[in-house]
Amino acid sequence: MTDQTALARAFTALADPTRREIFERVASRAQAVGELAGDLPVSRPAVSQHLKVLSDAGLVTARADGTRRIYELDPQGLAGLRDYLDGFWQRSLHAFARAAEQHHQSRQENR
Amino acid sequence: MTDQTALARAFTALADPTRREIFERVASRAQAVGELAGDLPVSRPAVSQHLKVLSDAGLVTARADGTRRIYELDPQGLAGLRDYLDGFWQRSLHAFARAAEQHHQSRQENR
DNA sequence: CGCGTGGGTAAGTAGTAACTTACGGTAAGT
DNA sequence: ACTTACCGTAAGTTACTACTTACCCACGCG
Repeated sequence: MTDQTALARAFTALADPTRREIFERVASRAQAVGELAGDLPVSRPAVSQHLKVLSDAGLVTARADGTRRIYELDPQGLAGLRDYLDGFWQRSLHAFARAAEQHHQSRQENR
Repeated sequence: MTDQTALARAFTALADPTRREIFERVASRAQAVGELAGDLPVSRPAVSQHLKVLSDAGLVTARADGTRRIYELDPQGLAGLRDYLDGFWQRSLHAFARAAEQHHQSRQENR
């Protein structure tokens, strides 16, 4: 899983500062669009567009509540990113251990 | 504690497909600039610019070898991203456990 | 010393992304 | 049914980014 396009979408989504701010607010508490827009220095349509990007990236999900749409964190996209980074993390540990070993100076850091 | 600007740089760096490709190649094996450019459909200066972005993000480091510059993976930026995502991961686990606990009796108070 | 190899930087350009205002559409209240 | 609240989409503008070519600097070898 975690195909390349999904990863690209997730990284691209979190690259934008405003979008990352929206993501963090949604993660801390499920919120409606207008609620988010009220606390942010951008217009409501802008927030709506950002939420679409986050949704396409699998980082948030939406549920309807009357005329409002409540957005909340989606663990799926998060797991993809985590797994992806973990792969490199392993490699870096190996490379680092190898380099450290060569200097007779063992330094291990884990989790 | 991985400040905000460092995170932004890391996400921005990995958002671009070409740059992520370069990052992955460097992660798999330490390589020189020309070596990377030879296997990629972009010019050498482009690779150089991408490496600068990755370097500023703390994702790769460079060491000199004669006239060549060997780039390799830097665990530092990787750790920052991992820690950041882990924070949300915890939250998502809690939320998910809470949601699963009460099957579909979920009705949250809003506004 | 020249000369070739290897790379970072400058400047310019095309494409894209983030924002705005304007509009349309659905659900609840009177 | 009319109105109000809430939201997504369309269209247009502006800013940024990824790429190119051209240029310049450092190192190593004959």
